[in-house]
Amino acid sequence: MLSNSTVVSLTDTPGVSRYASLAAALRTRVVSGEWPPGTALPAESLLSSEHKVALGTMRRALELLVAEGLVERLHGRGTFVRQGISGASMLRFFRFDTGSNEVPHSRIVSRQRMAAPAGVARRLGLATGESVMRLLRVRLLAERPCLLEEIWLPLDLFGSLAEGNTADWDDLLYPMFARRCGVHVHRAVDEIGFGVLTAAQAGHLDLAAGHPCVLVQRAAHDLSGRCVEWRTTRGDAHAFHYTVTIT
Amino acid sequence: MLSNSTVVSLTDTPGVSRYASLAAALRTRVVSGEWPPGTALPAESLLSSEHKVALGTMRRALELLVAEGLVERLHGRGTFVRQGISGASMLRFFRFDTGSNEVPHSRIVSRQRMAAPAGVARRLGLATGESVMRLLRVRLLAERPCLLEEIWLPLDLFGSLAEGNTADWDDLLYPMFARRCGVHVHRAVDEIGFGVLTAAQAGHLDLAAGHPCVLVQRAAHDLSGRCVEWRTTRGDAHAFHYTVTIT
DNA sequence: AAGTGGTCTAGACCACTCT
DNA sequence: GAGTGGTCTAGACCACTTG
Repeated sequence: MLSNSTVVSLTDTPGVSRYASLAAALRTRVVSGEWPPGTALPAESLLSSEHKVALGTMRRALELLVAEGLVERLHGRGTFVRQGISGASMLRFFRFDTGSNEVPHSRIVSRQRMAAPAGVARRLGLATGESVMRLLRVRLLAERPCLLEEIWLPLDLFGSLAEGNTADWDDLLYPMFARRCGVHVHRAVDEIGFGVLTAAQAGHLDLAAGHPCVLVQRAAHDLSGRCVEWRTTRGDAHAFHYTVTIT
Repeated sequence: MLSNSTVVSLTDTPGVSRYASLAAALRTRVVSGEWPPGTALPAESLLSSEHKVALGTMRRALELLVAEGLVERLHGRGTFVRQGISGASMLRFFRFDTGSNEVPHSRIVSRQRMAAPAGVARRLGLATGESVMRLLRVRLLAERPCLLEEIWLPLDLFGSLAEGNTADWDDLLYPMFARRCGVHVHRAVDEIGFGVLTAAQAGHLDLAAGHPCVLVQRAAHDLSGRCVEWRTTRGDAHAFHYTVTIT
């Protein structure tokens, strides 16, 4: 019998399954932009032959990327890098009695360019003093204000939004970020807490100063994991509701 | 060539994959109690030969049950029906500044046997007027009350808890439910909202009447999907916090 | 009809756990 | 060492989408 009757790839890592290594390799190529969001990866049969693994092993790797939310597979069509989060997701924390599931209208109250305060810089992974854009935004359902948002964006990514009329902006920011700035929001972490409105905040929401509110602090990240947005959303605490299932 | 070179099981259902059918069959047997919580299922090799399918197909079926949280697989040990939820899960909605992650102490304030009010009967899937047990319970961290709970239990399942000293009860109810009543809480749906404490409620929590609170309304279900507990938990809104990640 | 992902098979071998 | 689940292979065939 030959000394190498079973040939093992030279790059096999002990303790790590082959499909996990393959997934990591593909993940790197996706994040690097080799296949931009919305485009298709090569067919699994191609990928498996290129990497000299069985088809089932490559499928295993792709399933990992699907579970991560990095790609999605469509029967008969292909494997696609996922587009960013669509939006309107803030509303899943609130129930405003306004009938349907319409997307709330957006009104940009103010737009400022400034040096990043320490807290904001830390959240966005910038050095203190780097340029950021601060947006104040009210969201309305049936003409009534329901949410107040303070949004911080790093200017190096969103410079193109610093000019022009904010009245022309879309109601949903994330699709606009993708279209106008090439920034795809892929993951967001929402931290929910409770607070009380200041007089200024309350004024934007047609509520009284000191009114109880729910705070949602969001860090939004792109494919590479960079934090591309830091946002604080406030809404009437009485409108708050959220459902969690545990097993 | 013979007319039936490829033999297909007579019970194959069109439009449903074989592994999905197998999973459904196994799910039924688990829910029926054939393999009680904590016990092991037959080995995958046994199951696959018994059902006359390839091992990989049976593994696919078992993976579905794992994803549902019905069973868990331990490398080298076997496939086990999951025990119920352990408990202390209410605390993931609150952050009380009391250092560590200790389990809060439990104090049963009152225990009543009564006919189910309409709302409770509906949630528990009972007819109005069936017997239930109502518990009022305070949970304490470092001797300080932090959560107030109103708990409704169907008496047909929990009759054994109607007698005896509640001071002897465990701090965690669900393991006690399993041990003393054979009821395993397998899934719970928590609905979070905002409210204000009544004077009576506030008294139990060392807070003032009218203090803002977070309400968690929980429906807890056993393996078969029956609702075995309806609970409303109240805690200081200022201690509320929760994190959600979306992709 | 060609190309994609989805299902299924029948093996081999590896890694872990328990006695 | 025996028994369990985990990985991997090399195929076959099916179901879906698009030109």
